[in-house]
Amino acid sequence: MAGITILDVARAAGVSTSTVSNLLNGRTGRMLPETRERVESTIKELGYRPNRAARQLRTGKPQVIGLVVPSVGNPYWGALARYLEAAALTEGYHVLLCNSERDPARERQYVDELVSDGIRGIVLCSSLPSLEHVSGLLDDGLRLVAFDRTAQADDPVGLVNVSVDNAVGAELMGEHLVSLGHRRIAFLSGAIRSVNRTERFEGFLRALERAGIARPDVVTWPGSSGAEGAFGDVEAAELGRVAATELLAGPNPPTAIFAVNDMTAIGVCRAVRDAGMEVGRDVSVAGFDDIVLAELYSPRLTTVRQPMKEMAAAAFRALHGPDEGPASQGTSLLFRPELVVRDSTAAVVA
Amino acid sequence: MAGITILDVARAAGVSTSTVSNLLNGRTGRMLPETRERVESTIKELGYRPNRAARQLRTGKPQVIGLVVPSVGNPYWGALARYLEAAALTEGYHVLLCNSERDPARERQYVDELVSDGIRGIVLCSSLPSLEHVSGLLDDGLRLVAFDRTAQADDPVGLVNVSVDNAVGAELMGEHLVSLGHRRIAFLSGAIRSVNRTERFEGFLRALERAGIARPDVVTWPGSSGAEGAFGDVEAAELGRVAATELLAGPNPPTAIFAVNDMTAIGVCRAVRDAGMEVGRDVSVAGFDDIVLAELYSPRLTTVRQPMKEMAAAAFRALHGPDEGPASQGTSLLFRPELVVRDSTAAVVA
DNA sequence: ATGAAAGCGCTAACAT
DNA sequence: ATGTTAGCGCTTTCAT
Repeated sequence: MAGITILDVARAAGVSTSTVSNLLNGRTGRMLPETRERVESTIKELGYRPNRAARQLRTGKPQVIGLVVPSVGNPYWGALARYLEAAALTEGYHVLLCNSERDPARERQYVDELVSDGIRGIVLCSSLPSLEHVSGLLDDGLRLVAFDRTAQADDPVGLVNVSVDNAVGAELMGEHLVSLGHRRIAFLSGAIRSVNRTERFEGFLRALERAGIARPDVVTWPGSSGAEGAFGDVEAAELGRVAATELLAGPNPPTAIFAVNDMTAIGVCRAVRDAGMEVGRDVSVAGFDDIVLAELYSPRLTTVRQPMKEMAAAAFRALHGPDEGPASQGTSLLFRPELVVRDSTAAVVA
Repeated sequence: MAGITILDVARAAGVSTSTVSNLLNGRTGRMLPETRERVESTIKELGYRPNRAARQLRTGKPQVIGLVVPSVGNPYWGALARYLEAAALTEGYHVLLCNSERDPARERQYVDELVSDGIRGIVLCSSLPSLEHVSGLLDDGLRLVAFDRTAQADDPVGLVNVSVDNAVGAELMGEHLVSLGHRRIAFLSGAIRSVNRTERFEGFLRALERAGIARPDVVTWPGSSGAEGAFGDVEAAELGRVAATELLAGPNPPTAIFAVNDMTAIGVCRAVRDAGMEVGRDVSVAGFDDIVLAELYSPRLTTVRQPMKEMAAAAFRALHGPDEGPASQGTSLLFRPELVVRDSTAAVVA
């Protein structure tokens, strides 16, 4: 099974460990084709597999990347984890999973820990607006990718941001809603604090402005209560429900509601039904993200898809690829969102 | 930052590396309290953290466990991953994430790879009925936990199975449905091949028999088509939809449908609506698992909850705890399921 | 109670 | 083209 070392291989093939090591590390030019073949077949025969710990100890670089997410229990992060792992696998890398549970202290501790374990590449899905606390590590040679976040002015140098183009995505949805004849459209979100949400809101406004819809007709719900604290899956839906209920009971209710993400949209759907109306027919509801649930929900949710697989692959490449010098500093990688029209939005009825 | 070694600590504290190492490994009895304190404060001061690679190289035991799941994109496995990681963290262990994508070859390869990386504990969520292919590894000292699976006759010795008590869970649901006045209840599942499904089906039958309901009244849908191949989230729902449509259009349709899991139940709900009926009022629908979605769906799904957090903690304990000798051989750890009544089931109308 | 020293398996100079 | 060898940071006998 295990227990076969590079020395065993070297002996069996009648060469030195260096030769085996050279072969293992792609320095094949340094040996006779004949030698190479012999060693290769010996490796296969013996079922030899290099010991990662030893390799890491020697090189300082483990074949592992770290992934820090709020919680893989959330399907959005689960999808990222899945695709990132798949991408890493193609290069023989493994993924160490860390759930921050949206606890900043825990998030920081995880990063520190990963670094001191020698890990040189981390995908961080931070709930913190500023990433200053990791800038020191970046100077130290750590490769850091911030996922689902776009670059900020005070970002540490060397940070790569991977995200969908939130503004464009929201704009697409705005256009869709407008083209359906909607004029009173609410943008529903918790407090628009995070970068993502701001971008989505602005993209949405852009679409409305282009359509000549006066800004006052746009309703936002800034989240009056402090109910946003925990911010888990269920909480996001609950927020959507409460806010939409309020909105719908108001004096001049919207004909369409664009929620900042799918979970919130699901809460909105419930509120619509609770108010005795039907989603799609009476009120259109749209989300953002296209989590698995969006397709499964009833009605199937119109939303904006993030190309998760491609984004995850890009995140891995940013960690693993060659250092691209200044170009890779403070960069954002924005991905093209896709409008997915399903059953929760429909033409406005006159 | 990093780069601080045990030697740095030893020098700074004026002791030898052995003493530091002894302290690190809990052999505190071997030194003067005074020495101990000095070393401890030095460690803190320097921000020293032992290098895992070196430790592993020396001991052969990494502080890492492996988790092999079909896909963390699936919220059920996502939840397991989350809780397992939390449990591991309490003992300073990390979790290496592997997505088998339900590919047996890939599953096997992952396990082999983890083992040859020196990992000694793996939680395996296999899609394979038999675990023979890993029995060799078990003899070799690997600790293996099979999750969501109960013991089989041909199980390799040393395997620990962690699972909810499927039979009891299904029995609870059966009782619930019967108590609501339902007499024609369908058990809806794909082909009942896996152990889990068999158990759920049998538990369900038990409840019906106790209530004196003739077995012929139970309808099962064995999955006539080969549509079950991929078996992803969406596919499970689709299966529920297709099967329920067929069932509802039949000569003597059931008043309640118990789906083998929540995803399938969601598909059933759609079929009910498509047939112009209302879930809960016209037809009761129940699921199994209590994934996040169950609570969020509309109507909120009545289901059987698996105590994921506890199950994950137990799985970790089985990997990490002391070897309990013969008692830990071929054992199953069955957890108590909990009936969660929500809105998708209601009393039958006469 | 503490220290000295021998490796764990591997890589990468540096020889030859 | 291939071999020799010095560690990477740590744990653990075995001395003292």
